[in-house]
Amino acid sequence: MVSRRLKGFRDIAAADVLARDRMIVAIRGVYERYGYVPLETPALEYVDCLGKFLPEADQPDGGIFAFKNEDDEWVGLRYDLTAPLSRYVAMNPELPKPFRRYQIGPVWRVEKPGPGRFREFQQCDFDSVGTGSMLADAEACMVMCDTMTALGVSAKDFVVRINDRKVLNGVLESMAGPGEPLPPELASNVLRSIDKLDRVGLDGVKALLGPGRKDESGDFTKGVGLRPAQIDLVLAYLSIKASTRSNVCDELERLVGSSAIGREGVDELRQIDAALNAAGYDDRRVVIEPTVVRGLAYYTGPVFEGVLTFDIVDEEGTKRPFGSVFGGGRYDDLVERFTGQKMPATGSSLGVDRLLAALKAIGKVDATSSTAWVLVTRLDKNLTAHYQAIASELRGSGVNTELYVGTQGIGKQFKYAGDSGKIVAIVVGEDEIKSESVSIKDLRLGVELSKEIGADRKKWLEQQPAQFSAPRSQLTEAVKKVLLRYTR
RNA sequence: GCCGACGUAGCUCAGUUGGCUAGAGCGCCUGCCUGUGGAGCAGGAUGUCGCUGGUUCGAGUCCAGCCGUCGGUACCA
Repeated sequence: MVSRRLKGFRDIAAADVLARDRMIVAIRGVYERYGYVPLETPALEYVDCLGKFLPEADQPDGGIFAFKNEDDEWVGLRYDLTAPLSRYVAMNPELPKPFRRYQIGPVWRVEKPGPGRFREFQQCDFDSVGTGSMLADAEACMVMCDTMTALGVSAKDFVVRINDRKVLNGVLESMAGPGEPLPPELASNVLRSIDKLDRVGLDGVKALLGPGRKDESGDFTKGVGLRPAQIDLVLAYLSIKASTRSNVCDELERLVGSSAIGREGVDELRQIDAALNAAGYDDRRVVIEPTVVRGLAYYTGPVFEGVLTFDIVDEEGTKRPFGSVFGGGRYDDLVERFTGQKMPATGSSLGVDRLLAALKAIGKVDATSSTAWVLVTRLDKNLTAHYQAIASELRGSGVNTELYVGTQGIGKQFKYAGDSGKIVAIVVGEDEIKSESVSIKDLRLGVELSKEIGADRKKWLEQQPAQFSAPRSQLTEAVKKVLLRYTR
């Protein structure tokens, strides 16, 4: 058998699992602070409940992992947590509305994997179903801000950017002109081009909207083929820069002109602005950003994304922006697909894996891979009963403790303790038994001091500066004192 | 999905125009040191040269296909 692993899937070692778990605890804490309740749904769904199905081909859309079950029905791994939520709400009409749930779990997508992009990854979603109030959308922005704060990201490193699909539609409408509606296919191509702004720049978008664009590798992307006047309108829209949310709304209002849908969108943004102001989330933390489009599928109103604003330096030394970790918006038609009844909903999703990668890049996560802080060594294997007693005592007082169950000598045991991330090693031999004491070694202090060992190892061994003796009766107190040096 | 680059010890990489038993640094392991990891010294193992086939007297080196990684592009619910 050859050991191999599916492309885009990964093994996640202790340090990352532990770091991610700590993050999730913080994230749940924020979601629950706002009153969202947890929900779990299956990994597998009928493919038609996932939203994507190619009826003419009688098989699922590429992009989802799918197979036929024993009854010859197409089932697939969920690719997000929103479609299952819609299905759940449709199946449980008695739920009190608004229904506000959060869900944390893996999703699967057949996509080209890249750095920080996988085919299996964790999402942390929170949504409000059953209200069309902009209060819910404004709250989503607040939750995003609070979550990042709880994860130790300072306000200057994170910003929520919002926009409204109705505004975009308004622009498209006024672009088409009276009696000449924009074909839906064309409209979605325009949105797709706008979505590429941060990658290709304003000139790139201009080219994409017109004849097409050739990138540096010589690849040519076919353009949308708009008329120059139409392109200018889109560019004017994208170029809106304003100091405050309300100023942006004024600009947008001017641009959408007489479009009813556009005006409605601006009004929604104004309501969100008002709610945010009342709750104390100012113009620096949540900005209205006309260039935000987001996954073109089912969003019907406000869309938002949470963006890390710092650059990370990759291994080549190249700076690159980290980009969006939170994404969401309003999807008023999704539940209706199941029930036929109007059921407005809005919410947002956090990509924990991406965020973890970002926090690692700025050194905001400690990379410990151990769960025990103390190793009880076995100097004299005949004294194992004593060692077990010591380990039990420490565990009983809440100190995570590992008893060395290997077979090697004391030197190797210290190396193991250090390599496996322990903070303290306990040594007891005949001497300690006689004097009713324990020897406690601060492994990290040892590492520090060892930088100055020099050539005189003999002296080092005699002095053992990182080690001290404590009465056996004060074992726990002494150990805890050392642990406190490293605040965990 | 499409285009391109790359693929040699665990890691970072050398490896001449095809030519003897494939190298360095770091890391790892062992000993000096059977009550002490981190210093020093001495030693040791690193490996299907991505895989498969082809050209050749001979392939890490040349050719083809495949796999993988990276970059660009498309898609991204």
